[in-house]
Amino acid sequence: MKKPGRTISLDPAAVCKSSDPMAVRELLTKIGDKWSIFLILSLDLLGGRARFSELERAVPGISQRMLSMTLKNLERDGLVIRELFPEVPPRVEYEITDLGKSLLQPTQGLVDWAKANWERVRKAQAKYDSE
Amino acid sequence: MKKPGRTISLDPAAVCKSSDPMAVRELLTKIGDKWSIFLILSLDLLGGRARFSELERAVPGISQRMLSMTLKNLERDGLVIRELFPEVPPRVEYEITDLGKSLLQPTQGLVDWAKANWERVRKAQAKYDSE
DNA sequence: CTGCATCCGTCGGGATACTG
DNA sequence: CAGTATCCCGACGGATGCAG
Repeated sequence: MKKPGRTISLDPAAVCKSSDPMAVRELLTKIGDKWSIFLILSLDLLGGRARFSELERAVPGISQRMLSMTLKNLERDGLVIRELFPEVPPRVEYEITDLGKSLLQPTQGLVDWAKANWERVRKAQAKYDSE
Repeated sequence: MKKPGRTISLDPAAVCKSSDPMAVRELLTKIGDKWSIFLILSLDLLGGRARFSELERAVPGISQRMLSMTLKNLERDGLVIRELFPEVPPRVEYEITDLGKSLLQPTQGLVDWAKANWERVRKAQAKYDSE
């Protein structure tokens, strides 16, 4: 699994001053994908632990494929833990880790911002589109 | 507008209903794209105001096409203001709005999280990949 | 200088079918 | 139940060229 993709080099003097921008971008790319946030939030709301089918129901519209893929990525990042119970029928439970929980907090900041300002954004869009 | 705040309900259907998830997702999709965050941060670092070519230099690797497109979207969302000076050669300046600045703050939460925890994520990935 | 237009490769992600 | 395997399409985004 080797995927560099590091074709661009950011100028440390400019953007990199405040932080490591690549990490930020990778993070945003990660949680900015279509389902990650919902799964993290859902897991939290479900008590920090849920099985595959529960998550499937908790996030309407998600396909099995994307649920499986996204969970695998979250597991790889250490944000959730996958536990397989060798039963028949099989049961798999996903649990949010402390690292995952810690991400929940800054995420909440964005959620709050969205709730507080989304109306303004919508209005700005409407105004822009009408001109 | 329905907004039950952060209702802790274990009802799976309520998971995605709390805190208007679509707005959250749209926001994340927006700022989670490849360049928006960098432009917002760069604009801030450049004093809240900069011209096209400055931004192009401030964000190495961005193409003119994406710079133009991203700025247009940010303008449409009311996060930046575009000002055209009818000179020869033409000059265009972009200024971050108050709304844009307000977004900067919750974003900083993610930046801080990335700085604080990215190493852990990397290690989790390395461990996962080695298994 | 500041874009827009066009071409084009890559990739996320949906639909569907199949497996242990 | 909990996935994996394929197919497929549209969106993202880079490179280049043209325009005001």
